[in-house]
Formats: sequence, structure tokens, C-alpha cells
Amino acid sequence: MVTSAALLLREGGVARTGFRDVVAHSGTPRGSIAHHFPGGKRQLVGEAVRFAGGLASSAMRGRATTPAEIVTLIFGLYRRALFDTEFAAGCPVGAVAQEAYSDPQLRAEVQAVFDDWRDVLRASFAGAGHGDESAAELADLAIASMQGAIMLSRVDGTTAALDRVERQLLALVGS
Amino acid sequence: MVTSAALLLREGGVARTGFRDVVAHSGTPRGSIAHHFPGGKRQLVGEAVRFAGGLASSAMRGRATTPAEIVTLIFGLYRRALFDTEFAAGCPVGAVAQEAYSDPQLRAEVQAVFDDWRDVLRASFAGAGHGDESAAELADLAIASMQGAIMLSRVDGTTAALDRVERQLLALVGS
DNA sequence: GAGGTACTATGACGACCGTCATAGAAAAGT
DNA sequence: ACTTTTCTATGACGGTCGTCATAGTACCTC
Repeated sequence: MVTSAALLLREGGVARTGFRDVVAHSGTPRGSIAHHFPGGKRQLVGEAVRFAGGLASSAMRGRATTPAEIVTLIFGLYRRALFDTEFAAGCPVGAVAQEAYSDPQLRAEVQAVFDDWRDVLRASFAGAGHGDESAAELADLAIASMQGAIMLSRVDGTTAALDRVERQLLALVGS
Repeated sequence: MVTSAALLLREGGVARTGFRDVVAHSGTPRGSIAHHFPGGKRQLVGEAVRFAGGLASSAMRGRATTPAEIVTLIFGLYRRALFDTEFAAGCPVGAVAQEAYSDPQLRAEVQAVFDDWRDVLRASFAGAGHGDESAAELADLAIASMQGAIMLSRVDGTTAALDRVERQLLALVGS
């Protein structure tokens, strides 16, 4: 159910992802939502964000160490997702982030995910010889440009923007 | 009315920006929506996106020429917007972009705005000595990282991410 | 002043949403 | 076997939304 929510969130965002859609997609019974998610939709979306964020985080922590490897890994992940869904699916975390301003609880959840990603990237940049401040700047640039690139690619219906941003990012961290 | 729509869109996105909110914010009569916007909500949102996009575009074309000037100008614009609204307001174009996948008409509108921005930035980068391909990559990186930085800053409730991304971007285009 | 066009007021419609109340089924514990 | 807990089914409630139909008002033209 959380997985389904994450999958649907990356396409339609919070507003367009209803409980009825989630239960239809996951095959779970509708009558038990209140029992498993007493916190309502907030809770479901929150757990979906944490789940998706943790997935990307553990992917980075597991298989990549140098900045270039991480960038290639993550961009490849989202490029694949965009391609498989014909540019319907972006990043669930980013989708929720855009609509989470009015909900402090949800915003905190998204913030935690971004902070987690920041930690991984900063460590990687620091390991590659950058100072603390420079590593922090590069980490934010990587996350921001990746989220923005997904946005551009979805609007264009092409991975061109994603490719261009990745190339610039790789050139930047490679030097 | 279009201005009000743009202002509300940057806070709540398409889903949370209703016709009733727009007429309440703009003071315009509710009974005349169908007359002025026969295309319905699609039309209103589309015009708001074009309006907001044109505003940023003409700001860039008018007062800045070098890449560094443009980056400073745009980041300053959004930093001001974030600060004035206590991080409630992001970029209306970006907000619509996230939700515009299901609506081809709206997506085309957003795409046109991004393409317009791309033109300005590419010309500026080309003028600074970059080749065509490099200029295109830097333009996409600038737009993407700016949109992503707005997202991070709103979630964090701080302009720290915006500042860091801007600094990296300036270091990149300054060399 | 008559006629036509542009605009506005009001209210209702159908659809969708998140939530919950009630009742029933399954499972677990003893 | 009985009770308690856990889960599911069904349906309804209140709310918000975009849209439209109807009616009424202003304005402009000849």
C-alpha cells in the first residue's frame, strides 16, 4: 500500500492521489484504511515519502562512493523511471515537496529525506577532497538540479534536459 | 485576475487554487468567469503561467546580459518572493509544471515558458564564450537547479539552499 | 429611446474527496 | 469452545470543486 502510494504520488502528486486510487492499485481492501492508517492521508503520504527516500538513499549508500558514481546512479534511476512510464512519473519526494508547504508534518518528513540525501552527498564530496562548505554547496546543487531536471524532462517529454544537467554535473564533480 | 491566479498558484499549485479563491483574492466578480475565461480553469492557469513566465523573461532580457548578472537577478527575485511570503510562495511556473503532466495543453504552455527562458540563458552563455552545446547544458542546469533550489528552500524554511546553489552556479559561470 | 451586446449575480448540478460509523468476518489467545 | 483482538465490507456524511443555466444589470450604438 505504501509502495503503491509512492508509485502514484510520483505521477499525480498528493492532490490527485486519492485513497480510492491507492487501494485500487494495490489490491488492498478499502475498509481497512482507517485501521492501518489512523493518521489518515497524511500518514500514508508521509510513509510513502520516507519509503521512497530511503530507497534512493540506500541505493546511494550501497553501490556508490565517489561523487561521479552517485550522480550517474541517481540520474540513471530517474531516467529509467521516466522512460518506463513515458514521462508520467517523476520523483515522489519532489512531488510531495511541492504541495507540502501547508502541512508542517508532511514538510518535516520531506525535509528529513532531503537531509538524508544531503548527508550522503556531502560525505561523498568531502571524501573526494572538497572542503565542508564546498561539499555542502555541491550536495544542494546536485539535489536541486536533479529535481529540476526531472521537472524539465517531464514537461518536454524528453530526457534531453536530464542528460544535459547530468553532463554538467559530472564535469563539475569530476574536476 | 490572471495576476491573482499567478500569485496563488505559486503557493498552492493548481489543485489548491480554486476559482473561488482567485475571485476572492482579486476582487473580481464570480459570475463572469465563464464569460472572460470560456476555456475554464485550464485557460486561467495557462494565462497565469504565460504571464509569470513572461515577467521573469522580460526581467532577464531587460536588465541583465552576462550569465552572472542573470543568475544574480533571478535568484534575487525568488529569494525576495520566498522571504516576503515566509516561504509560502515558490515559482508559479514550477508549481504548474509538476501537475501539468495530465493536461497536454497546460504542459505545452509551461514548455513554452521554459523554452523562452532557455533562449535567454543560452544566448547569454554563448555571448560569454561558450559553445552551443555547452551553453545549452548550462542553461538547463541553471533553470533546473533554480527550480530545485526553490523547492529545497521552501521545505527547509531557509534560503540556505538557494544561497548555496547560487554560489555554485556563479562560480561555474564566472570561470 | 430602442435594441443589442457586454458583463454580473445567484444558485444549483454532479462528481470527487477524506473520513467515519456500523456491522460483519477472520484469527488468535486461552 | 469462547472471547478478544484484528481486520474487512459497505455505505453514508459533509465538504469542496469546476461548470453551467438562468436571470438580471450596465453600457454602448444607432
